[in-house]
Amino acid sequence: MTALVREPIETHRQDDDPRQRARGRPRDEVARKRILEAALELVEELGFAAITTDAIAERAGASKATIYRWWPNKAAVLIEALREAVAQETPFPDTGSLREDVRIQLRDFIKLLTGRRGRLFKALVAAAQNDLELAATFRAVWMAPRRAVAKAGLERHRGRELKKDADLDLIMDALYGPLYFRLLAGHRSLTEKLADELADTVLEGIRKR
Amino acid sequence: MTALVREPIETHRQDDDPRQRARGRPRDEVARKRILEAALELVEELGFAAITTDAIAERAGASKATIYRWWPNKAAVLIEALREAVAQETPFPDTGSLREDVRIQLRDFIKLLTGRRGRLFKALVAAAQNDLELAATFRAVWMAPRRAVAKAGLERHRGRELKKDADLDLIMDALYGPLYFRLLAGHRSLTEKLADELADTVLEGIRKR
DNA sequence: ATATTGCGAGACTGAAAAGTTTCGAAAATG
DNA sequence: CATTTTCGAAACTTTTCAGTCTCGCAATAT
Repeated sequence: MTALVREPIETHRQDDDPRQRARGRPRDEVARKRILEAALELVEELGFAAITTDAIAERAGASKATIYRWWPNKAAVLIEALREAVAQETPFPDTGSLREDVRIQLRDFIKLLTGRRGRLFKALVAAAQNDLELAATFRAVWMAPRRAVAKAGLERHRGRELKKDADLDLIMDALYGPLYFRLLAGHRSLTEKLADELADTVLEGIRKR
Repeated sequence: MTALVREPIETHRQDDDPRQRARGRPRDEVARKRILEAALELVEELGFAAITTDAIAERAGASKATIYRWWPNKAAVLIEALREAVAQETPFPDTGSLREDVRIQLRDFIKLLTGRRGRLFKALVAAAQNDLELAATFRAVWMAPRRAVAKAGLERHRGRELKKDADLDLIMDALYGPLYFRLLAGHRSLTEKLADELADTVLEGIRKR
């Protein structure tokens, strides 16, 4: 399961250079999309570990040979599928009010986690515990950009509603950590009420006085 | 991996009834301990998924036949190992001060997570995402009793340092969630400083005013 | 002593799944 | 049309591992 991701086989690249096209039949982009989509669906349904390349191929209506023609191994397919799936994020709101910004953001995030994507994240975080490469990808593709956006969103309020010396990393962990916690441990459900109360509790502790 | 845990085969029970002992050679309790210990070590080293019964047997200096003599399948061994490993908890302190109680508790917990046991928890939470039985065991054996103790510890302060209508489940998630989050996502490290700042932030939001 | 049960060692079976190869058809270029 | 490359289908190889079985020896009861 753990494996190096070799860069896509150079010999057959043929994307964005129409004047010098390769000889034979070109790569089927529709099939590529179908394979990634199938992989994604299967992760959401079964988790990372339970997926087989046969299942991906069957659902995509593709051949295993096609999969291994373009990806070096199964993990590479899943990682690319993840990368594309996670591309569209929920932006951090900007209402002018810190409390409102955070409430909206937490509610949106809960909506994400309780939907189709929630299963993806569970599967992903789980698999990342046994796969260093996957863990790195998860942090790079999901955590880092998302936290950067949230950090900038909070930064706007520093010195105003927020203490001047507030530790934004701590705050983000205090806000998002409990949501991931409930998602993964499953001891309580993720509700909008949680979002609001959590926002109020944490913000009360760090507001400017 | 997923399987019912049949109750230990009744026919060969022979624990606490010395006057009516079974006929043949008695079960080797030392071997039992070695098997559970080996399973635990392997979980901590490799994670739940990567373990083989052969590896457990080899490390324990036992025979696979012995393992399957007493446990119906691999998962049952791991679950029993977990159950015994988790038996000794860190009690919730009682210093009289809410702030101190929480600080100490969080520091202890971080110490637990950054030690040998941290790996066990990572592996466990990960595996639980794909195994309903394991998830249930984790909640029953670890989460539930631990949360009950913490809840009682907090309850002592209700109406005094704590708001009368404080939602203790929310508070516990706000306190522990960020720690599990960092453990599993690995974006930041678990430090004592985190424990203290987190305690202060959350408690400030819920203290009696 | 004899019967019974547990033990470790290791061979064995069967299933699952990763990755490879073969095949004939399809889609492109020259 | 000839050549090249991809495609889906499916057979195939190989590895890994769960779980079973057999053997000869050890430990206990009667």
